[in-house]
Amino acid sequence: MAAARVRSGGRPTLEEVAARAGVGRGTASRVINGSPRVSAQTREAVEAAVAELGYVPNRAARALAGNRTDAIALVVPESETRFFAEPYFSDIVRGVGAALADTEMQLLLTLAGNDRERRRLAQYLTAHRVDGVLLVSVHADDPLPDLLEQLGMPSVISGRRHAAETLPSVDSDNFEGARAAVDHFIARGRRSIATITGRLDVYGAQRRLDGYRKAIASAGLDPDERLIAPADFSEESGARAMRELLARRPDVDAVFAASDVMAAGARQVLRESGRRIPDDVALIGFDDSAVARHMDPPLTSVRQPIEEMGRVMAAVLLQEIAQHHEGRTEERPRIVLPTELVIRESS
Amino acid sequence: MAAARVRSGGRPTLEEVAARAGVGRGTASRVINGSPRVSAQTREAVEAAVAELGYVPNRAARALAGNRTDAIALVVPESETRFFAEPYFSDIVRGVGAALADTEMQLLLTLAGNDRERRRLAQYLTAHRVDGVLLVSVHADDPLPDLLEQLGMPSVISGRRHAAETLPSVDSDNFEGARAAVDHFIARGRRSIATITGRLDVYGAQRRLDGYRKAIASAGLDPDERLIAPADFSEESGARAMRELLARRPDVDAVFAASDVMAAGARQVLRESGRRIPDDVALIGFDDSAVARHMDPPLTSVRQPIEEMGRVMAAVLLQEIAQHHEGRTEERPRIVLPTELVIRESS
DNA sequence: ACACTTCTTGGGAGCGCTCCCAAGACTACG
DNA sequence: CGTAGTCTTGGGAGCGCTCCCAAGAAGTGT
Repeated sequence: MAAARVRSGGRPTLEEVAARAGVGRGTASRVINGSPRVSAQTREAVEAAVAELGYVPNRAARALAGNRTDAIALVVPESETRFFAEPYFSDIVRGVGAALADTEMQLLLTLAGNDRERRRLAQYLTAHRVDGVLLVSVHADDPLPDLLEQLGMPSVISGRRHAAETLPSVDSDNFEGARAAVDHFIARGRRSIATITGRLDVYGAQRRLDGYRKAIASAGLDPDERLIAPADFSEESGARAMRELLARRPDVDAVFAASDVMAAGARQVLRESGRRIPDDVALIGFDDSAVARHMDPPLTSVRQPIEEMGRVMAAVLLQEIAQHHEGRTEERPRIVLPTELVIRESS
Repeated sequence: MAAARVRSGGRPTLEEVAARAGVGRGTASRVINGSPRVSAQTREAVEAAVAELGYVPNRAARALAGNRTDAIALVVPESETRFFAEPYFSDIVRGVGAALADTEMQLLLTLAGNDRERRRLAQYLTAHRVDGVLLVSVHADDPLPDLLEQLGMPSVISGRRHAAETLPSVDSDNFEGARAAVDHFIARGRRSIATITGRLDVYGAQRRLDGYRKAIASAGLDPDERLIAPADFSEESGARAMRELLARRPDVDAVFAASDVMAAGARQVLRESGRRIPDDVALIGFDDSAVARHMDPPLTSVRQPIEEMGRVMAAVLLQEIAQHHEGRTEERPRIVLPTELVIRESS
């Protein structure tokens, strides 16, 4: 009979469940939404009906009536190929997925290209499309975060745009990660320690440079600016930076690159210059990506807990959404997760 | 005034747009949905009103009234870490995203764990949640594809479950890819050509083995079964397989691994055994992943057009959905995209 | 036994849109 | 100039659910 109904066209509605359980629509709704104001007996009857009919609430109707969507968006800048190249993306998604697993919340994936597109996106996201937004890999002058904030859309950002980030954020400890890398060099007796930075308009890259400087200063080493070579996260830029470094300070005996990919570029140049790793020059990267594990020699690297970042971002967002519904506005969580130096043979 | 309305709580509704344009709700709807049965003049008026009010249709209402969702789901087995390790996932997503970019279609990401969960998932997906489903990395005995098929949910599968796949599918040419790799060995004078296979319950892995066999046979080489070592796509299994190969046929002078990661494992073992690559043993992988590019020496590998697979999958799905709405059922597209041998220094 | 609370419960109203019917405006043709 | 289309157009009905009010049931205190 239940089968007959399913077959006969539509899926069962709340009304049908209620009829089957011999209660009113309102009561059935209460049971399904876990309201406490229902007698145990009634609850059982409704639950039985739900099971028999294989009832699943219609999301659209819920969204329309309840003015919410039970969906959040993960906004990813598709332009950032660098972002996709790393397992970063998959790990974030896995973390977010895990946090959402036993929720009714759906995950919407949005690839936003240029800034114009992102501006339009804000419109769409707020047009009752999602309850909240996860922003990933945002650059300093991205218009989207501010737009979302103005529009009152609960959002969480991975990393930060700058030191005074206003949105709730989840970041890894870039500063301490970099510092740990350089401290490791120092502990092993390296003295001419260089760094290859990422794009410094990315806050995380700046923090890595800060960590490098701090470690150098703390150790009382000579903070030579010629040991700092700017790059842009790409392999090629890493190679170029390494060449500059070698030209300016041929005595360099350690290099901290702000990404594994740049470290790979540097390694190439070091090898071409006849230097051995780690004997002549020690090398450390950042990200602990597949590239690090498979490099020759395997690359020491600073690991970020990406999957956990995803999980925490989702958790924070769910909380923001709940507060938003209740009209409250608490403090903006600004979470920093620890990094870890994974020591391999390059250092 | 428009601003006042927006500020005053809700976003503008169709009704408001209609009022502003001085037309009826039905007419406004027609304009917004691009119906041709509207006079040019009216169309303009409505479009102006839409622009002025910044109107964006309410998805939930649309879905409820129109009995569709304008959303598709990308179902990913989260268990398959192997899947996530590769850039595979990101590339598929990028391709799907590109195909959906100028559509109203939303992309839902669903991480489905075990089979029980996937069974439940079928329920949810069909409960008016999405218009179609993209299945990625499906193993032979996954219950989900059949469930979706029974429930009449438009679906597209990446790869195939077996030769007689019934769902619309988009696959890369594993057979020809493998064959090209082995032909390349043969052209360079290799004679004792081994292969390390993936899990043979994965159709693609089987096809790669078939391609290997075919190439060996076509060249009139001796098809020695001892040159075939089964593995499971993991690096460790690749290393193990390589050891077996070396033990059985120490004269092996070429190895085709069915994945880059397994090739990495094999490389390790070859190096430990004192063999040089490619001088003593040539090596080819599959996937053309970051691992291949950064291996030492850089690994020759068979490239699959992953991003394009994503794009094509989405396109096929959109078509299936359209047919579904019109009640038609055409042929099930079964698309195979070409692979490409990317020659580097390992062969 | 009576007046009050407190629990449960049913069901109307309404969320914003699409579908579709019927009516009005026009055009064409005999 | 009338009649039969053909275009446009307005707006009722209804999608399935949540919210909320009012009413009935049950329990409390005196």
